[in-house]
Amino acid sequence: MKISTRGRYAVRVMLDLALHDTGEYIKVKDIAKRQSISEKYLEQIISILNKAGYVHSVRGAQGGYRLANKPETYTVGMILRLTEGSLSPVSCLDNDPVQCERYSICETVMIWQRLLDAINSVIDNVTIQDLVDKHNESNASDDYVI
Amino acid sequence: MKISTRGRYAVRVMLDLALHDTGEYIKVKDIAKRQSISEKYLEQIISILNKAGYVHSVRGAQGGYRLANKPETYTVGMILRLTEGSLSPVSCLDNDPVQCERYSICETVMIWQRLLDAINSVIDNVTIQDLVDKHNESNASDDYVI
DNA sequence: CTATTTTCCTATTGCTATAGTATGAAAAGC
DNA sequence: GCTTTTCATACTATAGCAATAGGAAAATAG
Repeated sequence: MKISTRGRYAVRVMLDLALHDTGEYIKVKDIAKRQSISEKYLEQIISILNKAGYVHSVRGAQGGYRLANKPETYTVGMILRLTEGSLSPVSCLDNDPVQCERYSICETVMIWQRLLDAINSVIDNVTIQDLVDKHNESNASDDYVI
Repeated sequence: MKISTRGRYAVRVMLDLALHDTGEYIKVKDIAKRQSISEKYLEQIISILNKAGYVHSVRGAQGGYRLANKPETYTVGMILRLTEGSLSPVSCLDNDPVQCERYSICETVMIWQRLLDAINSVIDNVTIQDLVDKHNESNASDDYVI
């Protein structure tokens, strides 16, 4: 039941882009350095975000990435579902409607359904902007560091 | 973020034992047949439950397993944590207290902490007896089938 | 026009966990 | 002593994760 690095890194990338949004495009190299993540691996992850239109890219020198939309429009749930796939704890819930013919008599499916609902209600109610705010709270003094 | 078959099967085994509790010991072979699970694989799973004292075993002919305690004393959370290990979505929360020195400034850990709390609050509030009740509701007519 | 920077694309690799299968020993009952 | 059952352990196949690697394509700088 672990979230993979792909999903976690994707959230950190989006947060990093939000925190360093100066209007200019941000290079993978810079994000990788700040986040201590392999540059090449990060390329693959950000490419997923790019294909989904979550970030906007520019190639070539002085190129890079920036958020396609405002930080408050991205929930952690969106990002995790994009990069991790379904967050359902069992695959039988991945199809809508559920295909399994035992569904109506399955005693355990209600647990997994409740679990999925609980998971979604957490991650769909945290946006990248919330993380930015959290960052600014705990690191407010950073602004004054020379 | 999937729960493995080991954890899911363990829950089904406990439910199966609860549903077929006639006072006699129940063979792995019978559970395996009813649940459509490989006998040998089930042996390994039930062995975990046995070592933890969740079930009681008797060897030899006419041997088998039964629940060590009443169905209402087993939560799904107990069973999943036993068989799956920690259900924390990130490993940094597996240590108590958290070891990571970035903990206090980590913007994302609050998401994972909330997620873990949400997961726990679901699975710790469903007992095997709840699943028995659910079964009896949806299959009440079974009692009258010849 | 060329060199550099950066994204973009895809192949490969090492590792680990899962989901079993297989073999047989030990205990208990008939 | 034979059969039934749990108990213990070794093995295997597959898949996904977490990268690493190599280079093509696009854009800019000079």
